[in-house]
Amino acid sequence: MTAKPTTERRGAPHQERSRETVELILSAAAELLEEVGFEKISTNQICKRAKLTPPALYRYFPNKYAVLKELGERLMARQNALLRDRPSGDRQSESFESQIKHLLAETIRVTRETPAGGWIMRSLHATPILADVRRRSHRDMARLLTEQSMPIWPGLNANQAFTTNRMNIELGYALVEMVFDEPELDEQELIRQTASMMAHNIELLLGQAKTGA
Amino acid sequence: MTAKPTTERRGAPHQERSRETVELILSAAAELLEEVGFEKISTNQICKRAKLTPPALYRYFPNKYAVLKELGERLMARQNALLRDRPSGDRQSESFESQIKHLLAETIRVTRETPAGGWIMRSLHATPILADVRRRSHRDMARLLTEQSMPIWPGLNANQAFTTNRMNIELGYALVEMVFDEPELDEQELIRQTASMMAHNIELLLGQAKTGA
DNA sequence: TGTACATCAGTGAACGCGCGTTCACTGATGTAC
DNA sequence: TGTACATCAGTGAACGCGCGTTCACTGATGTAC
Repeated sequence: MTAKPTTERRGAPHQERSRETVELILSAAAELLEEVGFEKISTNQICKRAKLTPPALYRYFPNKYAVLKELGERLMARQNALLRDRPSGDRQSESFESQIKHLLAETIRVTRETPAGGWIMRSLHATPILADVRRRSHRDMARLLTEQSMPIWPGLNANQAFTTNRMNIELGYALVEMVFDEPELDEQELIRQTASMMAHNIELLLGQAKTGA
Repeated sequence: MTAKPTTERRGAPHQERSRETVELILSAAAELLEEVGFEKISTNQICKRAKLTPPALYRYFPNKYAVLKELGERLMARQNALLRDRPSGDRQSESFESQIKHLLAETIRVTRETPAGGWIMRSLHATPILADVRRRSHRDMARLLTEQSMPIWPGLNANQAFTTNRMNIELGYALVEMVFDEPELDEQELIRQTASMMAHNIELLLGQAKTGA
């Protein structure tokens, strides 16, 4: 209603053409992010790369950060989909640890396949708007995991479970960033360690549930 | 020798006065970082806040990022000092986990006491120069820990130990950032979980050492 | 202890540049009858 | 199927602004004799 400053995407695209333009802008932004990094990217450059003029960008995005926000939200949506759509029967028999290992590897793969994935991950710390995208996403996922596990493990304290899940998610993202920042480290070994720590943290929580701590 | 673009601090301060000026610049930068965040900070603003003119800043710092780099290096130096100067006799008797818990709490305290500590932590992801400061620091600390433990635990594989220590350090920093970003979470509980996971990871490593894996 | 000189520390004022953003518009697509 | 009109998508050109940085300088401090 009011014209508050926002980073929401602008008016609904009515024609197919305009949806293509939005994609053009986003891929140009990703390319540039990869090339010049977060602090040097500019709307003028994005438009040039997308072979558009600046007002075209401002038709769909209210400002520069809205573009980066959309990139961030798309990456996190793809990552979160892995968590949300875990195979329920398929891997049910496996241990926690091996399920987690699989999930971490998939998350890294998806991030790698996403143009500028590593840079988007880094950017999500840098500015309050983007940090907020990250925070909300992590919170939502922790909540989802908690809701999923409450009926399965009776006696579980919802608050404790949330904190454990939130911690594990943060650890997972720290792993993904580290894999991008330190390519010379042994990726498989890092995944193994992370999965083992996360599983350990969950066992800790379930132990508390049993003893009713 | 050559005049490569660099972020090294400039020429030695010969007079007491100039050392004070450097400190003035750094505290003004920290204040601004706290107020406007990483992406909006500027040299002109820093100078205004420090009640100096821009050329005074450029006498001591070759460019804008050198100022932020110095802030980053000082914070990490203070954090790393905690690791480096661990009491050797004092807490020797305690479990790994409780030693780590203590160290994590101290690291958070030091970061909190440092002006703009939270923002400095976030900024250390955002730009290649700063990411590099972070990476080097983490690597050095992982190396130090590895060197410290090699003589104590015979049969330890130096490579595996390094990777474990590197992972633990990353986890520790993720915790510190999370404490700043999510103040409504239970800090003590997060510290407990992190310490438990790190201890678990070390036990894993020591287990491998014994079986000679 | 005083003075002449060298070095150091900081100023005043401005530079060119690219930034984010907008105005007034033209051409393309869709809709009604 | 054709035409008149409304809406949508994107252009051309420019705006004011604050950025990072530098030039030529003045005043303050230290040094030699």
